Amino acid sequence: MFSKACEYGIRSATYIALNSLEGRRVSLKEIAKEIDSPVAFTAKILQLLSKNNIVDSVKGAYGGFDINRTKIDKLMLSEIVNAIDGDKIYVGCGLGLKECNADKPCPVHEKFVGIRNDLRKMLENTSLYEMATGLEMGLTYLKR
Amino acid sequence: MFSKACEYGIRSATYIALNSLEGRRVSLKEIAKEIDSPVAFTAKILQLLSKNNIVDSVKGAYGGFDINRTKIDKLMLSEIVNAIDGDKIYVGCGLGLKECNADKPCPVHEKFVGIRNDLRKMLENTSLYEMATGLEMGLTYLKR
DNA sequence: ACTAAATAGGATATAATTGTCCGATTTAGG
DNA sequence: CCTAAATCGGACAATTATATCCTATTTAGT
Repeated sequence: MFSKACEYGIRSATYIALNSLEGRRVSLKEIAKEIDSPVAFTAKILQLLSKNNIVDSVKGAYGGFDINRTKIDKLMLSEIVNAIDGDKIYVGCGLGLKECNADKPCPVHEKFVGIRNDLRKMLENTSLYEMATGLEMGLTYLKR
Repeated sequence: MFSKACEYGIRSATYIALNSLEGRRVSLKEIAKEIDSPVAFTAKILQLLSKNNIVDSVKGAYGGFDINRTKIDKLMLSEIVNAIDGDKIYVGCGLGLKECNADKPCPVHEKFVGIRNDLRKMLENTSLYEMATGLEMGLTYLKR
């Protein structure tokens, strides 16, 4: 569904959000350990999220990553996915046709529209706050 | 969503089904041309579909690919997807966690279950016959 | 000023996917 | 029997995704 990069990105952002809610800034090392991802690759993804103003990064000693508290409620999964994988999940034909649309639909066009819309809505309506609080309450998990 | 291989596979099978319904066997060359895919790569995919008893292949002059007429109704997209991409679309966690399940769900587990189920049902309920007749009636398209 | 800890970013390595090429084999027809 | 047309299958090539490594820069604390 998503690329590995995107999976790590969502997991990273969720972990950062959880800790930002508790006032803690977290380091790359800690993030990678806690979400069980390759450190250097995760670094690249965090750079990307930082450039897209999804997370804030602080260099130097006691540096790390955090997310502005007021932002956590507003940040939706769709923005993270978009920053990393672009819009290819929602857009484009299920069978890979370049010019597939309602006028000249591929044989599964209509059926895909529904599923893709559900996915899009889900990502657009799920906030990092919701992700993080699920973790906080021990209802959900990020590892393994 | 699907791999390129899988996209070509579905388009190939659909084109073969359409022609089998009309009693014509079609060659690799024709298939690749009509579904707009790389010839040699498509050959590999057709080999795979043949080994999985999804299409029948006939070697030699006047050879090519076809699908048993009685099979066209029963062959579902899910079988093609499964032969090429396996079950990774339905199975496995949206965030890439190995041990994500209802007991220890990731933060989007429940939301993904619904979407994945819809996708699975759609693939399990869409027959090649349905794909092909949409083409036949000019309602849907396979090219571009 | 120095040091340690941290991110930034470029270069490189590895793996998976996508794609090509070519010789072997099969088969219908002349 | 020969030829042309076709699939089969193995080897290879190119591209993209994933992952690593190293150096530069920044920053807090001493």
